[in-house]
Amino acid sequence: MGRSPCCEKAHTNKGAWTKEEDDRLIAYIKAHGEGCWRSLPKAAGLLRCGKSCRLRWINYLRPDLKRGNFTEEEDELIIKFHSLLGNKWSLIAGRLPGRTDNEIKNYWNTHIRRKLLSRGIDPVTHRPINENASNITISFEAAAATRDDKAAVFRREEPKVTPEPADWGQGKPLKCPDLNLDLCISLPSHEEPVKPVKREAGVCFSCSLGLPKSTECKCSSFLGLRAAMLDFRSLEMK
DNA sequence: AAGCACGCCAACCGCGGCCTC
DNA sequence: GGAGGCCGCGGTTGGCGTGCT
Repeated sequence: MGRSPCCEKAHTNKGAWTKEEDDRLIAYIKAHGEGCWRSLPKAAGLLRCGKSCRLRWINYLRPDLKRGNFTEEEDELIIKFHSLLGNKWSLIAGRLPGRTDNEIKNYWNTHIRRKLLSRGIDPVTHRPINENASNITISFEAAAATRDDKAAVFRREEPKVTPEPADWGQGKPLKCPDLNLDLCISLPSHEEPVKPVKREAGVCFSCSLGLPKSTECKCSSFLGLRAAMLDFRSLEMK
């Protein structure tokens, strides 16, 4: 048996949203909160499918959205997080307050991809184009320090020992307190498939990396650290 | 001024994962 | 345990705006 359609397509509007539809959606969510997207359109008097409502709210109507151009800092953050996480736009968006996954995805495809290509960097692998290294350390220090589009520094190095999480922030200064990550990408240390972190776990990226809590951090504790650490166990931090 | 090409971005689509029964 | 429902994610599409010829 196939999946039932998410909505009755014959009776739903598609395409651009009108001002009236936006107003209805905003008013409904203000009154009742987010959630129950499937039933929301009917309850709000909208001829839209729930997914469409959710997308419209998350990507456009949410009051905490930051509209406008991306800053250089945001550019570099996106590049860093993409090198860590790949096309996990929602995770990347979670680290950029006021930005949505869709916005970042679009921005990546239209701007940053080209920017990296002009630097001679493969936007998929974050390695220099035409280089087939097997174990390359990616340093963003140069890229972050120089805003004049100089290429990020890539170099071959011997594998490094990952510091024990228990050592992080205990006496030793953190190597990456401001997420100025200096990353070494290598093969996972075992063959088990890496399970993604459950979003419901509610552990932010800073906490998952064992970093000091950021101001926007809403994590209630560090209890999720262990599980989240496992998620990034294939990524070693120097 | 008109036609075309290209870039941008909002929105759609299909799939996978989680949850409930 | 598995079937069905819902939510969220990532890839893709299509319309609009802008610049170029």
